[in-house]
Amino acid sequence: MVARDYGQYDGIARALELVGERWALLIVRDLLVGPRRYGELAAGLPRIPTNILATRLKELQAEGIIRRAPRSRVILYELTPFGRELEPVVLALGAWGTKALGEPREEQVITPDAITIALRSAFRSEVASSLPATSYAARIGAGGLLVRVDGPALTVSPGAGPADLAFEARPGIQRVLTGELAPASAVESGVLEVLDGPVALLDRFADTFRLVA
Amino acid sequence: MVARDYGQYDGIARALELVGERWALLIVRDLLVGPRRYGELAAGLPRIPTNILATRLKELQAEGIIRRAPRSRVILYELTPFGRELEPVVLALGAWGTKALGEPREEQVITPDAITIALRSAFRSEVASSLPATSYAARIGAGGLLVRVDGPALTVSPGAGPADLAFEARPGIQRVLTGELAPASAVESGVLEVLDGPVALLDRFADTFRLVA
DNA sequence: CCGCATCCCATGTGATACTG
DNA sequence: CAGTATCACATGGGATGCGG
Repeated sequence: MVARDYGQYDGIARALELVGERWALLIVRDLLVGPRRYGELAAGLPRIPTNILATRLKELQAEGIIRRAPRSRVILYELTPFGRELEPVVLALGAWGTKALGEPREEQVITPDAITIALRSAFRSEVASSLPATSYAARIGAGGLLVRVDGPALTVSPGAGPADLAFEARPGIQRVLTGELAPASAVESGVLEVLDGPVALLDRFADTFRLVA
Repeated sequence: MVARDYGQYDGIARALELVGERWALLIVRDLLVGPRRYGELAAGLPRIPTNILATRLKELQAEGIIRRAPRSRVILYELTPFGRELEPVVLALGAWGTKALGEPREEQVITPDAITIALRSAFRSEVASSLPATSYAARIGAGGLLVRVDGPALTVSPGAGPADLAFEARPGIQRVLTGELAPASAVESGVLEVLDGPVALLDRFADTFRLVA
């Protein structure tokens, strides 16, 4: 039951002992969006074997990173305050990994929780602060997300709804986030398609959400 | 040879495919300090099996994170620009893990590279900017480090030398970095011992190096 | 020596089936 | 729905070998 340790007295080694095992940080990623049930976690991590999910949940719990929160009949898993402090780590990892994403392969899924965190990672609150409040309805793959930016605050929720700008994002969208691809070019190449609202708001979106070095 | 993938089109998943395997980020940590030889890496990671080190080095190379740099007879490994962009990730991990460090166990080693990165992680350049340039000679375990703070710049080098303040740090020192333990209390409890120079500089040190949430 | 490669065994992981 | 049980397999750990 002892985590396999690295034999070093060091913060990074300790962190890797706690959350360095396979799937652990992806579970944390999804829980950063909000409390989740066992089945919801399994659904957001399609390729995780159920025994591994069960094992990780127990380990993370024993380490004080997550906790079981029984809420009237259903069991929710949620991050502890200590676990929530992993947010900068997860965001930094995502910002770095996004640069190496490339094109999506056929079997790869895109989950709402993953996108939510990606947007949180790319969100530039200083930029948003100086812009008027804006809402975006984004369709990505099968799912829809409602993104609300109000001053320095960001809210992302699954589902549809009225918004200042509705658009569909297709593979290659990450190059808009990295600044590699300008919105205009993205529209031209079919990566972005405006469904409703002024096209100019795409620039605001790309300005608000950009991964910076 | 394909990295075991998570089946997700997501930056975090991609990052974990690239550097999520055991030992990978510790290798990156040491290379963040500077180019290192195979043997130096092995020495800084005492418990890594040599075949794993060799395997990781090849994988990281194939992924464009590190590169072999033959320098007149000796082979050095160094980070590529892409690999160097992992610094925020490593620092964030270290800051988080340091809070869960606890007391060092007998078999745990403390390496100069690990301390160097820990100091870099805790360094508050905005605080340092408003303080006079200061040098510290720290003895930790067997090794000695020379820490120079000059405005917003930080330099850490192994070895000894003249400094404004010389001190010895013992187990529990991480609690000074997390702000859990004030320098005065640390001296009282034997965690810190001033060897040479004005004790007051310890406060400056603790002010300059502090992990913040 | 340094920079690995090989071998063997312990452990972790993945797929599937199954149960309260 | 929320896990456990089982088993085949891949990976990691430790010791050792070996060529330049």
